[in-house]
Amino acid sequence: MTGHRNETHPEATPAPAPADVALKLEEFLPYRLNVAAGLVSQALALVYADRHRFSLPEWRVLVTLGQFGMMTAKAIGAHSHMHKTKVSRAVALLERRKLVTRRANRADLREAFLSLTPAGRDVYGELAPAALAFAGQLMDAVDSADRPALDRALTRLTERAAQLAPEFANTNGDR
Amino acid sequence: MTGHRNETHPEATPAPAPADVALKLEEFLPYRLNVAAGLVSQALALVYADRHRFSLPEWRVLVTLGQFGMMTAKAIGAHSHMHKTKVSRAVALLERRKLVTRRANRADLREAFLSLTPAGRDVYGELAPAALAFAGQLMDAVDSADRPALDRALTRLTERAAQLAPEFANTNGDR
DNA sequence: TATTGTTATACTCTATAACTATA
DNA sequence: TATAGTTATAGAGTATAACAATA
Repeated sequence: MTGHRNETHPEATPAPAPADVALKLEEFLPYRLNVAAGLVSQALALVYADRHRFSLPEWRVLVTLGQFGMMTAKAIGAHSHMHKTKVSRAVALLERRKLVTRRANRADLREAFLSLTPAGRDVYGELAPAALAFAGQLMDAVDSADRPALDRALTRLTERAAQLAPEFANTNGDR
Repeated sequence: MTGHRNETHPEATPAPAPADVALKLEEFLPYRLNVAAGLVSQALALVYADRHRFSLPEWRVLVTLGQFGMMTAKAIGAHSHMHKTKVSRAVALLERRKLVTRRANRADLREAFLSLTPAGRDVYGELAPAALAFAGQLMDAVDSADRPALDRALTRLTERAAQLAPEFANTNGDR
């Protein structure tokens, strides 16, 4: 895929020299996404860093269970883009902290139904509004006219990247 | 965008007991950014995974030097959002591979001017177009009418997240 | 004393595979 | 044989601080 031709820009290039399409890191989309996601994660960590200290996988499990109420580990992984080993370990940690509980599925003993304990729901009820407020603070920085486009763009980029990414027909989600 | 009241579930639902929390992971901006950035990075890795195998810090140093020609490690870190230790190690690896060379600054012997070797420029000249083509493939997935908004939104989000993130008045950039 | 850059250390994550128990 | 989930292992990546050399 070492394409050279510059056919990927349908709209007219404002640049005077069409031949010289320079790679500028600060304009390079993967870099910008990485920096943005990293800073956002770092800032978000403050929301649940003081009282509780959750890893990102734990946070995702907590939120997913808070959202859906009860589901299997596999379903959690599918919904939160996490490999089954990540889910397994995150669930184990949350169980140890009495925030998640499991109930065997008598129809299929390989899996179990996971859900938040009352304590888990308390934590979720405390963190979810804070997380939403945080996302609101972020979104407030974006011009309201640009928000629908951002939403669409993120969806398309994720789809496309998933197509281009390696091993996506695997057992579970990724990384 | 902190959606509040959510009365869309009149029927008895077993799950969310506390305040009607409308936190949906799949709509949560930090999560979406994380997933998008992760998949994009994974896909991008294919661009420089076969021949050369660069870590992300190495890739950033290479691109930054390719873009600016010659600069100090500190300047590289500032431009590519990397801590000095990351830059130091990435540069050391690239030097070992004869892709980067250093020249002492006789006006200040603490620092050195780094630049790509001819071999480094060859690699850059090979990878940069591939990277641009990759970014083009990504961008092609986004409706062209949405691209300027995406650009603005990413800038604003990064700014805001940097404000909200911890310890950003530090010595250097972050992670 | 402050700054550039390097190194050491410990720690967190992660991927991968191997394994279990069920189906 | 296939699937849900767990555990083992090893490797990569990271942050932090301590350090050396120079200013």
